[in-house]
Amino acid sequence: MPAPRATSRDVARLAGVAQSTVSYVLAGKGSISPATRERVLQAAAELQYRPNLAARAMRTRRTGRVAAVMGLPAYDPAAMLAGASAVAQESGYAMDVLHVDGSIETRSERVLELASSGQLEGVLSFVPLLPDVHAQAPDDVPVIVSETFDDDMHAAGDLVDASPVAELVEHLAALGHTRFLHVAGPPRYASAVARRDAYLATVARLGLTSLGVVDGDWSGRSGLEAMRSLPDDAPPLAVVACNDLVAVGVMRGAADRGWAVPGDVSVTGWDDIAVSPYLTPSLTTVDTDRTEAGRRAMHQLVAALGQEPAPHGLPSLTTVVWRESTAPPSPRTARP
Amino acid sequence: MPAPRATSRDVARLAGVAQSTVSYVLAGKGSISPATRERVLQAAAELQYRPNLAARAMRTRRTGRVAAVMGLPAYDPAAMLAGASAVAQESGYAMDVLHVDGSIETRSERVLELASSGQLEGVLSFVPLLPDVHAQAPDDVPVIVSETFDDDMHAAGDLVDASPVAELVEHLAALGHTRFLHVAGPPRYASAVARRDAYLATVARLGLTSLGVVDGDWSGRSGLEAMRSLPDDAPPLAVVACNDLVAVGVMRGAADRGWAVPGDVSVTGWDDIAVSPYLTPSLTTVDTDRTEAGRRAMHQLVAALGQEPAPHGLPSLTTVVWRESTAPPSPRTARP
DNA sequence: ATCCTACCGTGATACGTATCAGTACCGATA
DNA sequence: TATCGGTACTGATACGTATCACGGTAGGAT
Repeated sequence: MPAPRATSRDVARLAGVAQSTVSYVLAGKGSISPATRERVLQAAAELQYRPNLAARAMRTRRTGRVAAVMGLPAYDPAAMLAGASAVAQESGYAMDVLHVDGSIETRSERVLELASSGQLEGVLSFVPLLPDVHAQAPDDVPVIVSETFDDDMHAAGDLVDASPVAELVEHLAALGHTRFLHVAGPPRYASAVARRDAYLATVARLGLTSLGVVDGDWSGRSGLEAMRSLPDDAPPLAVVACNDLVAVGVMRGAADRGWAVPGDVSVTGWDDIAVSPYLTPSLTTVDTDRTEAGRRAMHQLVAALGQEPAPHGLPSLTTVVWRESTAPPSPRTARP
Repeated sequence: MPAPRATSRDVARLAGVAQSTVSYVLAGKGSISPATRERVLQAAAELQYRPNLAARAMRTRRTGRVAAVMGLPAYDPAAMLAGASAVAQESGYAMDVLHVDGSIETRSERVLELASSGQLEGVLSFVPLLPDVHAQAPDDVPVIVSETFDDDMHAAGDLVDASPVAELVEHLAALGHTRFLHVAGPPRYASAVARRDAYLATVARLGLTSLGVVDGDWSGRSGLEAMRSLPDDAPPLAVVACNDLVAVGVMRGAADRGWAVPGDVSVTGWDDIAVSPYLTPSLTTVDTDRTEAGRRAMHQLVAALGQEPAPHGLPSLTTVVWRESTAPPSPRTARP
């Protein structure tokens, strides 16, 4: 028995009023006597009436819905979504999350479709998209891309702020480190590129020795293999890994070669994943406030929806957390 | 310049045909000559026409959209969503993910709203909901709850299959362990309850000694504190942690007390999180195929949408992965 | 020449809602 | 009494699409 959903007309019939009256009552607009209001509400409750949002959207051309687009693997996407969702709700929007994958072209096409579907008032993408989606999307449907590259292929946005890399390297240098290694992430991630650039810039600025930049893929294996590839006389060494997972691989790789962490090799990560404080040794890393990053991204979208200017010059969301995996190089492995 | 979106009527005008013809062309139905088809497609491209899905939904009463509901923190939700999303797409549905939080009542109410909104054809929830949402939701909008309790408060579903606990305990016993400890998760998670029950049942069945079940919250801290709470003569010991994060806390707690892992304390986790193979020692754990679990859950929903019976009796998705953190108890700590 | 078939295409309509314009009523004011 | 203003409600309409029920045309067969 496929019970048809009750419409506002059904409610009107039951309450003995016009359909338009039901609409006014439920919207809280117009002038309605308390008596009829009561009758209508009761009828609505009895029929379990729920407005058909598709019809409402068509009529008002306002859906009250925005989308957050996810896709590429990332650390703790749920936190970012929670932040974004909260802001959306504060601003009166329902947010739903769309999972897209495939190439950047596929993703962009899909997002474009969504933006033009009349179902969404705005789109917030946490995955990179082609630059021309902004132009192709309807003028009244803003598309915000959170982690992206700017015109000069520099990374832009809260999520790609790599300034803590400088702090890491400086502090390690102050501890006595002179020899460094970076294990990078895939270059299609703006954040990976930003960290790599910051590493190279800081090492050069301080006149330190870089044993190189190893290309990786965010995985523990890439950290492990980076250590395997080093010559036996690599230590003392400070390894700046692009994230915590890689850092764990680095620590394991060091252990396998008989190098003590942090005595022979100091290691830093990025993300402050849940296990990092409990590792042996606990991992020095960079805490990023993903929830706040999500909030900010959605604020941008909401600002665009309201034709307001986006906030600017907010403080960084990253904090370096110093733990046991970083220490002065042990004298025993000191080089001449 | 808020350019209004082009409608099918605009396309029709430009192509010199009726609106209905445009509709037929785009749907690939009806009989349309190649010439007009071409004209229409060209006009559509020129105007960058995209169908208004809200209007289409209202007309067809089919939205082609289903929702996946997330909320409580879980390990790697993205993998589950990817699996679910893939199945949805195969079946011709677009899936969007809704992030709900709050109490179970709040969540249920929100899901109910969504199910009745006319925007969705089905709902797949990965968070527990009140049992009566099924009854309250419209008859033609199935609501599937993936991780849940059955009528007897037993956990049900792929995601809560706790049978590997028996395998863990049996194998540890075969290694020579007789003293066990379980660090459990919060009882509002069906999966936590299932693992706890399986632990207690297996220990009892094999006549082993359980030092107890420590209540935890999935966190590294709860593992750490479980170890702190033990008497000095606890080892040799086998700790079955409810997940990898807790297991890492356990390993750190053991190290802090001078207990060797696995010599004095063997440890097992659950989830096979990305860092587990690279820890020192690497962690014995249970790999759960989250992607396949997501696929299966969505299959259930799709089956319900097509009035088909759900598949039944599928093989388990879990695999025990034996690594370095489990070994025979060291003779040095053997008890009389 | 007439009829039958396909083939191609059109006009009209309904989906469920929000809102504009209008009407009926009632009390108050001039 | 006539006029006004306000309240409480109704009827009609439009949003953009899909689809039903037709109609016109061409071409072949009879």
